[in-house]
Amino acid sequence: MDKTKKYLVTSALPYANGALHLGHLAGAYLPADIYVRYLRGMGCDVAFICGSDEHGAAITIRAKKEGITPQEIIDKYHALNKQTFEQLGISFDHYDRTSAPLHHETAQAFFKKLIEKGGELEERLSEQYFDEAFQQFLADRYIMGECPNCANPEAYGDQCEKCGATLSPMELKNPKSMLSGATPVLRETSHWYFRLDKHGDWLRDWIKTGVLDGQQHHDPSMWKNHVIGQCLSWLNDGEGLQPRSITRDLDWGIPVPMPGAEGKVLYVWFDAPIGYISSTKQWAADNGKNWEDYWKGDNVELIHFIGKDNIVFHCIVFPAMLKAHGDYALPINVPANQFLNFEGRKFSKSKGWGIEQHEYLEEFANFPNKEDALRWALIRNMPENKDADFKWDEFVDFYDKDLADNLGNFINRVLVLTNNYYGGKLPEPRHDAGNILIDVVALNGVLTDYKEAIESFNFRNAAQSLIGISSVGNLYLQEQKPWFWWKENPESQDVKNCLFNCFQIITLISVLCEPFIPYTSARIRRLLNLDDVQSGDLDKIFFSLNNVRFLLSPGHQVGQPEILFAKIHDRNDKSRLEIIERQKAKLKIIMANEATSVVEQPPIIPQPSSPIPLKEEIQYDDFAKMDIRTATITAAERIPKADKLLKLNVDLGFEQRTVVSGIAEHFTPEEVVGQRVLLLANLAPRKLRGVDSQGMILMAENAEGKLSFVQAGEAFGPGLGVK
RNA sequence: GGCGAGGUAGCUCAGCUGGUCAGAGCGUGCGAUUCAUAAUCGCAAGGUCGGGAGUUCAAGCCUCCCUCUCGCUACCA
Repeated sequence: MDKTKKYLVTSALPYANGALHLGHLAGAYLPADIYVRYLRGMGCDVAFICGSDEHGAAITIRAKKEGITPQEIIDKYHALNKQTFEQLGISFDHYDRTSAPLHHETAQAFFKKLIEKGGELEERLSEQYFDEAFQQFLADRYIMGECPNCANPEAYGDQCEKCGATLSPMELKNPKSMLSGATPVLRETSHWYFRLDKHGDWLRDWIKTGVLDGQQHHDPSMWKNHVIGQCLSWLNDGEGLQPRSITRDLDWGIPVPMPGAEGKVLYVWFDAPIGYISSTKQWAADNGKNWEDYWKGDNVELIHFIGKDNIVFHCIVFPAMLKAHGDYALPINVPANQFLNFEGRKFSKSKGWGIEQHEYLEEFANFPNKEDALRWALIRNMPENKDADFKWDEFVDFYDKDLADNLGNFINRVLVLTNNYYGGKLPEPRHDAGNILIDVVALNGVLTDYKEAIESFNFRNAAQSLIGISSVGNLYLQEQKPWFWWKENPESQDVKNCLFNCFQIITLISVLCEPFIPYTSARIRRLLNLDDVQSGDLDKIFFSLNNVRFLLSPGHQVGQPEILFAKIHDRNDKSRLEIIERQKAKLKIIMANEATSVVEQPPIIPQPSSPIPLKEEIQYDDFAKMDIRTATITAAERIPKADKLLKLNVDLGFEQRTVVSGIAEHFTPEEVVGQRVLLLANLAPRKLRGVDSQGMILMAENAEGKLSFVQAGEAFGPGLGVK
């Protein structure tokens, strides 16, 4: 933490074709918000920047499916996400969108700068699918076909959503244009590529040692292990970095600012991170700042908060872009979080597993302090260094134990006593203030933990130390037992000192808790009759403590006690518990449905979301060309260095064949031997992993991707024809 | 198969460059207390630090092998 620096903190730009779930929040937005609020508290100059990522084919395709315009989609989700963040207290200084004209200009200027500079971009000719009916080239996502991996007939040109494989359009079987439905043809087109391959060497040094252009740019020991590990894994990959295509044929996005580039836009991955820059520009323009102060020069501390799926992009690709451009500062840290699971499984929108941010706000509408309750649960179990699991039971525990029993109860105890004894006025402590504050200053160990934890992005530790402070308060009360001495002597100076000191601790807590639970901070401040926490207050508090100054003065009037956190496990009021129970019940229903669907519909009738469309019509001759034979597997072994492949010996009755089959994930060699199968016997041989495969075993596949052998009746031996 | 990150008390996790590193929180048991939201405070529980071997005077912390989990990646006619 350095007050002379300009901090620019970003959270990953959410893609504006859907809502965000709690995992996103815990991964990239909440940690950034905590960090930023802390920096503000310490009086640092910080800009917290984010915005919607609104380009890309996924949005246009979705629009087409739903019969609406891309603009309608992005407007909807931009508004939803922006508003939800606000409600949860994610305190962006500016939340922009990549459809903004300023962003288009900025991204185009970035591209042109790279062109002018030379050597960073190159134009390449390649063959791409072209839809003749619509007279346009097809973006990867506009091509659908059969996945070569799992035979899903609805794989996209860039990815199969069923098996998750990364694909290229050329790999698809039976490609179809999503525009016309026709089979596209190959035509030559040109695209621009970013020469990422030229940046590998300095990137490796930069990541490993933190040295950039011969100067120490950052301290690599401050980076998370898994971040550095993953980057080096990429950089040291045998192939090295490859040039990356940065333009696409699409009508939704930022036009490529080059003559003859009609119909081409910047690939969304290229324009999106530039959104950090354009969003900063807009913020600066709106607030009388100079945006360049936050992006250029040695005085910039750029920090990207992201999820681990974004590590390579933010640590390798974007820095390479920035360096290639030349004007910009590189990130000082990329504290990526891992993934948050939900009750033991991955979040899955299609299965209804998990809860989205806005859903939470809706379903917890009647839950007091819902924003901080959620923030706290996510912080206490944040996936900082390894995947974590969100559980409702833990949500309850963290809320009841930490916030209600420990923190809230401490404040309540002190307020009750003070109102009873002194009419809510802070009593006058003994005059040797130095002695009195010793108790508070003794917290210094905890305070140091708090600062160090936040500055090293260990927010769950920092949260623990916050609770540690109210624990100190509870312990102090317990030991001083002012209620006991008051009964002995209502004028007891010890009682006055004790409660006076307790208010010093509460004031401290009101400031320290602000990064984590800002709504609660404001409520505590109100109880204390103080204004909300302001920029720089954290710094002032530390200064006061170090110089043994009061945080709250004698005679100060505080408010009536008020329950800050009504416990969820409350024997008089089950309403909060019921909200939780409803959530848990929803999950049980999902699990029950899954269980019954397995039991009640035994083996057959797998209902694919949409039936597999029939392939193109063929003639008998086409079929007759295939020589399918009954056969028996006589031996099987795994192929080394391949997870999916088995090498099979197949008996055709009149000859033996060797066949390589991608079934190793479904069957062990042992259970496959003796299996009677159908073999496509006249398929041209092909080498797989160095083994000659002479034919192909026919398999049936169900909706879950499970495989089953196809065979003739028991009495039918090997070598028989199939027609 | 390759690469990366992990496998530490019932649960969730801390443990920096090897020598008070065997810890914290929660749960559990016992005790104290009554100002408070059936809250608080204290004490206790003995986990071969995934398994095995090695380096060292000394190893969760270094090396090698094995194993499990997660992620990326290769093979998939």
